[in-house]
Amino acid sequence: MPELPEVETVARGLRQAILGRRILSVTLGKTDFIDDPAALEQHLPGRQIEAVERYGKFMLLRLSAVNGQTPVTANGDAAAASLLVHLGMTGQIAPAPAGQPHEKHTHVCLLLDDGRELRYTDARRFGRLAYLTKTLLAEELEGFGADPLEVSKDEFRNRVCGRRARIKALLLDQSVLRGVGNIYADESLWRARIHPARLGTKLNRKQAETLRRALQNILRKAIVMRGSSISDFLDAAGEPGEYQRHHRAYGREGKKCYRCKTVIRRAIVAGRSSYFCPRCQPSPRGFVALPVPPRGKTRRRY
DNA sequence: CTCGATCCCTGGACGC
DNA sequence: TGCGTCCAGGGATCGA
Repeated sequence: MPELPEVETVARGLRQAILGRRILSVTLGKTDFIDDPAALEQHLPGRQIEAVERYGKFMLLRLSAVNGQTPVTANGDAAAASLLVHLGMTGQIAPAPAGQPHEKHTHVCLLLDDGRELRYTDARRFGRLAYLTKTLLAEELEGFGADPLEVSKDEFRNRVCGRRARIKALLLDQSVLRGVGNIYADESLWRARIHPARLGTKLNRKQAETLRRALQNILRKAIVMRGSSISDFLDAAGEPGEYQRHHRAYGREGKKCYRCKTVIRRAIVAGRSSYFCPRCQPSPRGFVALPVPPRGKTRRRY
């Protein structure tokens, strides 16, 4: 569940920890989540990590051209390139002393020039790693939607209000907005008092703007709190985030709404568990939530 | 265009 | 204690 705030937290941690380091060698474990494992082994050694950026839920490790290999070959082999990192559900990336035992599910180790290794671990391997030249990176990133932290009032409305899809599906759609996932979609809809199953076309201008502001406020706050640690999210320093303590809807089925004390319900919307207050977030006609779970049996999630 | 279903994968919760 | 089952979910893909 690393979403925008969690990925931003990891990116900031990496920036502190590994900027300027040179990659000396690459060790791979399971590689079925890597686009082209051989390309990592062939192209990463010798390059310096010059920047760490976030793009939606992706991290981009900007890599220097290979030392002393100018001019660049025709296919761009030695030119500046990037390592694209997606944490999927359970991905973690963090530096560790090279001698330290590996965590379980460690699949990639990049030996750095200061005696540490940058390690990627991912139990479920829903993440993704790819070595990308400038051209391939540009292709990869086209088609993503607006940055939710930067999107303007008008652009947000244009991207949402013209669509017949459910608002929850639109918030999760990375070609509409890049970086929003299940947690922050539900949290922003609760705050904006909009039901997740409402259709984009049914939102008026005021509601769209309320939702945009709710989303931005929540994302900013969550970044300050270093993200939400549910299940096993840890940042690049191995520390959990704190924003899960501020969740108002997500994971709170059967508990009382912080605003009106009505019991929070759960429904499957856009294929995902969606948590909402049936009073604050009135449902569209004919919408059916899942039955209220028996008392004392609220789903444990942390 | 939008939908749901299915797959990928593992760990943890839960029922018996 | 142990075993089977279900569920979590980002994203790709496919058929309706």
